[in-house]
Amino acid sequence: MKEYNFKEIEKKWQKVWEDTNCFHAVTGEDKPKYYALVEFPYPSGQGLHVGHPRPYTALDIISRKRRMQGYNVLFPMGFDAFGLPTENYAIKTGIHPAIVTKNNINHFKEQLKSLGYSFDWQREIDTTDPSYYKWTQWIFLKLFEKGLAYKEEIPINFCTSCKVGLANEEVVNGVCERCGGEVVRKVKKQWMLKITKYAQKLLDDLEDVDYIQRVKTSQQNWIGRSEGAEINFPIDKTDEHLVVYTTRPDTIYGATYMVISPEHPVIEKYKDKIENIDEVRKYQEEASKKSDFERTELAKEKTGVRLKGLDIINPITNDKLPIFISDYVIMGYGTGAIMAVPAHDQRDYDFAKKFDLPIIQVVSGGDISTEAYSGVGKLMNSPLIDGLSVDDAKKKMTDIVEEKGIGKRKVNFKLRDWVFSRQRYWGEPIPIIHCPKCGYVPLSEDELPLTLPEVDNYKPSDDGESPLSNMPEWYNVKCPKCGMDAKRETDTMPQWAGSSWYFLRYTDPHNDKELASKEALDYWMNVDWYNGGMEHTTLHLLYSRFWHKFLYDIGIVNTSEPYKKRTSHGMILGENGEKMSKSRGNVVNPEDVIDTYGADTLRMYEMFIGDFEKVAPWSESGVKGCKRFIERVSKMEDMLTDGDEYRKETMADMHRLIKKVSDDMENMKFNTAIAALMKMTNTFNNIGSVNKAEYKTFLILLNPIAPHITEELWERAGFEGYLHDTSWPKYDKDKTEYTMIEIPIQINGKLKTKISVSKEASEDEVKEIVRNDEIVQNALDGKNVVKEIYVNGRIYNIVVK
RNA sequence: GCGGAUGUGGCGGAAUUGGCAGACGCGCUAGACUUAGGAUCUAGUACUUCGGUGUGGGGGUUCGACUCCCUUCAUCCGCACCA
Repeated sequence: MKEYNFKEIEKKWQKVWEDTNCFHAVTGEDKPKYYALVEFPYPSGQGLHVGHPRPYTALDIISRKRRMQGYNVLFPMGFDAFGLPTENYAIKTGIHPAIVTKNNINHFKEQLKSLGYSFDWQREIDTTDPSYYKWTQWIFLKLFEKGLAYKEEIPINFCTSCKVGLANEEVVNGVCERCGGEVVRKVKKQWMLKITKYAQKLLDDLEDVDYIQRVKTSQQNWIGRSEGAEINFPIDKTDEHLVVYTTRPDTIYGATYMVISPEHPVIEKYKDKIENIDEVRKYQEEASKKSDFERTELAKEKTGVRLKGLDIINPITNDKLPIFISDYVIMGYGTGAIMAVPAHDQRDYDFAKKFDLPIIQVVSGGDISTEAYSGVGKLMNSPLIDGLSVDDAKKKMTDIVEEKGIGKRKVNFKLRDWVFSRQRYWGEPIPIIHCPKCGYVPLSEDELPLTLPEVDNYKPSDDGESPLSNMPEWYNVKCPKCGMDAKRETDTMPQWAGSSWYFLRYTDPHNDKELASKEALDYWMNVDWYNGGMEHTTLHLLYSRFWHKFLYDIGIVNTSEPYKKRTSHGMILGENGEKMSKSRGNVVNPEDVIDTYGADTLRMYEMFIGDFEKVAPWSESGVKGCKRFIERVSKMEDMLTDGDEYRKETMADMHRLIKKVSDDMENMKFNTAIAALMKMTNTFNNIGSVNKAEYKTFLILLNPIAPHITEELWERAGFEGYLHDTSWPKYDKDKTEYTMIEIPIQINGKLKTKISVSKEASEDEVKEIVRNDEIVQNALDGKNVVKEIYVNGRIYNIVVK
């Protein structure tokens, strides 16, 4: 046996794979295709995180297995390189983001290659490359053309001291993450994408895809479809009304006041009638400083102001009700106005208690002297619908409202349109020109890509505009339509843009005529298996499904859903069980692990660490355990004997092992697949030998997990060809069974003993053996047998009294 | 507040989906080899008063429950108070 020199072995095989180009996927090959996809990384300055290899290794295992199963496999990798950290680094150091990106990508690539992944590097993409973002811009133009991109006034977070627009992530406890300065919300006209137009489709089509349940559930909740009614409430002493949206029209008799959001336009309209307008203005100003999330966090204590002098009429009861503004109602959902039913909504209840407003119970049940009751029951105190169930009352009241012409049925979605503008440099420029006469004029396709100009300074302008707005020589252009002086859009796209269609580009990454050829798209799409983090299940997944559906509608792709199957992995935590971070000092660098233990060990450990879908803390000694196992495997060659078939004593175990490892890999139970392989090694060691047939199968099964050492051992054993060219072993179901089986014997469900019988033994034979068993006889002594249950080959339970 | 999860030895985790709880690995203990061991090998390792008891707690269904039902507690993650 040779010493396990992983450095030499891993370098050697990585070179072989690169030189033979064996993982390159050829479009159109006459084999079944398989498209495996992992989320491409953001190439940060810190290099690869120990969390990256978890999903990458998992799908590398699937890809390697599929190739051995005879598939033409596409397993690509690229870089999602636009984004905040690179830009902030550029602001700090003055180094161009493109240079930083290039260096980071090179570092990442080197690290990824040292892990021995079977990526097709000829298909590498980089979202910041103009030849890539040309097509991101092209898709935007199509969206604009079809009316799905529009401009609207939306508040942004603005740091008053850095004078920079901030992402939600950069606002910590209401202040700027970097300088601690005050953050206000500043209203700005921004590009929006009409994802809401696809809300119903995005929801419905979840039926047809194979996503793990919790991913589907979060998408459904995020889209948040609800059925209810819009009801008009007349404003007292005017000809106008306010529209409220409610999912509980049945509770309208319990409405005792109305709440509108502080931004509601009605306030401005009737400012002369509102007696306490100064107080209202003050509340509006305070609310405007808070983000929606802060409003949530600070919502423990309800706040609000009554609009004095302005009242509302309940259109069913004709009661006059007060109007309040409160920040627990937001403009972005429904109509920004609610009818408050304190008896049956906890938020309204809290508010009513604080402002001493009446609480009228209209649905029976609960105890409204202590809290709101939102359960079902019979309607009460509601003349038109008394005695009905909640469901029936909802229908009836909606019908009444529609008949009276004071409202209508309405389906609402939580999903909001996608804010697509960023006041930043390091993103795709939005290819639109603002002409004072013609409005928003799109660039023509042949002017794409619209590339980012060189700027002196990556800092936004003092009023929070993009750095591009400091460059008149770039933004001053003539209108393509009328030739008048016009300006380019200076906002750029969000990081989400490039990642919303990248899986399409992999199919044909060097095409300069189309985003990808029809041939390539037809051959490779859909993605057969897409794995990514839970943190992307709402935004990225929804955005990319939306773009894909749009591209389907305009005939670019021929599938309405991009991903056939979506799975998710758990995060890797630090050794102390906390999230890995520099400030906690618990970061593990994959480069160090590879250097000390080798890539095969790192790959195996990350698969062995625990349930793939759950979070798992890092453990250095766990890594060592995997290294020991690989060393034991590399010693197996010392006990290698001849033999073209499995031996009698290993037959069932071998067939079981093939089944176990194959099934477990498909079900992402990599940890138990590895455990089974470890157990098999222990069996060989106990026997003291392994024959060639067994060794071959064992190496193939282990290969996707630890590709380097297995290729090496395959070669050393003198087996033919490369291991990655062999085919995946098959098992024979009949041969997975042992001839003798053990049956546990229980008395009253408690295990007493076990008996060993032939697998063909009949129930009577088993019964005979059980009755003659000494332990059983002793345990039954003086007791009354009530019942005996025998589950064939599984268990024997005797019930006694 | 809303939404999604998770609770099993000293630790990471298994359990054919209602049928032997603790596979596999780590750690620990003892022994072997060794100049040495933080290398390797072998054996043991849930608790126990040796009757039993054990899957966060309490109740239930069942011949049988980590698994199903009710209830309760704790922890983690996400968020746009979603009416």
